[in-house]
Amino acid sequence: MNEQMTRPQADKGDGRKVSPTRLKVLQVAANLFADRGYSGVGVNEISEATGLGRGALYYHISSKEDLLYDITTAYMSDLITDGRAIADAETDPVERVRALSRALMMTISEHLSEMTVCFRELHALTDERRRAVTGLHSDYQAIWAMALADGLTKGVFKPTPSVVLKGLLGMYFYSFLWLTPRGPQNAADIGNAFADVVLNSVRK
Amino acid sequence: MNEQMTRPQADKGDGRKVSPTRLKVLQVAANLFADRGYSGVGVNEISEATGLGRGALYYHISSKEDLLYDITTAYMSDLITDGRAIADAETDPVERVRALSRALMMTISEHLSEMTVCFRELHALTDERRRAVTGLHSDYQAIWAMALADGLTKGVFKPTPSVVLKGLLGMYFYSFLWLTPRGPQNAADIGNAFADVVLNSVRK
DNA sequence: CTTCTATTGTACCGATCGGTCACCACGATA
DNA sequence: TATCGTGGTGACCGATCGGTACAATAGAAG
Repeated sequence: MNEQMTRPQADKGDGRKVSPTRLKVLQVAANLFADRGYSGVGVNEISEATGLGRGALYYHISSKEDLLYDITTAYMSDLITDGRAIADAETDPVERVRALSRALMMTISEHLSEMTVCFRELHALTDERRRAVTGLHSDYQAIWAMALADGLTKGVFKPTPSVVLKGLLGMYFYSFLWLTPRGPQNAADIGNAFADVVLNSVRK
Repeated sequence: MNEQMTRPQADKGDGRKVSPTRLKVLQVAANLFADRGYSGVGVNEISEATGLGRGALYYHISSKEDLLYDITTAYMSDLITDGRAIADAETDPVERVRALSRALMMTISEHLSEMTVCFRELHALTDERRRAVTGLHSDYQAIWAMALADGLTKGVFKPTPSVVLKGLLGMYFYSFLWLTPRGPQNAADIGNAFADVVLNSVRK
């Protein structure tokens, strides 16, 4: 679906063949974008923060928007992958919701800058790529929707309107604004607390 | 405390008279900022969209950031004013939460562009003004916190961790991303649905 | 008719925007 | 030695950035 167009010959065969320099650029750019917004950060700033000159920077990236796209998709894809693994592994609907909740909060907490960009800078992407990212968001929401539907068929949950699911996910997504990354343990606690909120609303 | 600047129209006991041209500029700018982000919109674009030349535009505003500040504070101040009125008028904790919920969703829905900017473009403000706006957010959260505390003392609610309240408010705030002003459900319906979510989590 | 104030258009400022360019340093291989 | 691929430099491009200067316009008052 989402082809990672890195550089000419970079990572076609092996999946983890992204140059460490590019990785560093992605991290630095994510921090800057999270701080001042995509349009508020110039390539000059990224150049200085990474210690690379303009030319060297553009050797590792193809465009500034390319950078944004990679940042917004990286951990959202992970979220989907992990979410599907949880859905496959956990059969109890209640425990599945709890696991999804913890995983979501921990990912947001551990990659706060990237998730901030992912949730807040969608508008800066051009049409095609924005549609790709919103597609990822839909895919992730579908994982939760299926978890709730499973609980419904098993008689544990009551029907949940999609607007309520959107709201509940917004509860997680909006946390980038007030969350302070203190560690995964803290994030897990919040995940558990939010899971209670969800379960209180979807349980029979 | 935070009401020194101009607010759209003088229907709320605001003595200041705002020129209709400035009002138009604020509306147009809010739409543009919501669409492409504060830093992504140039004053040239605002100039063209309003039909005013650069000089004429700067006769009505003092700076681009001034515009952003007014947009972010206008309806957040209204939210606080209305919220306090609701808190004073409604003594039943459950009904107070429902009223707050409906009012919040209706304000977000009716002024979607402005609220989008308010929730998403905070980082573009300079320190002093950003602190002022985050202060407004805190003030608004305090209104909800007092509503929950009131329900607690009346024996209707159980204690609610502040992190849960932040999450529940995020459920509302994040809705700017998927809300459609003329969507299948009206804002009051969504407000009621969200109120149920809140009440399911705070009720004894 | 002046004279004033309120509003507007246009040319312009220095700075910065995203992106490209020719050129270069260096290790590996032949 | 010569060649090549990888990674890097820094000047440079046209366009646009937020903001200013200033003359021109209009309408009401005198």
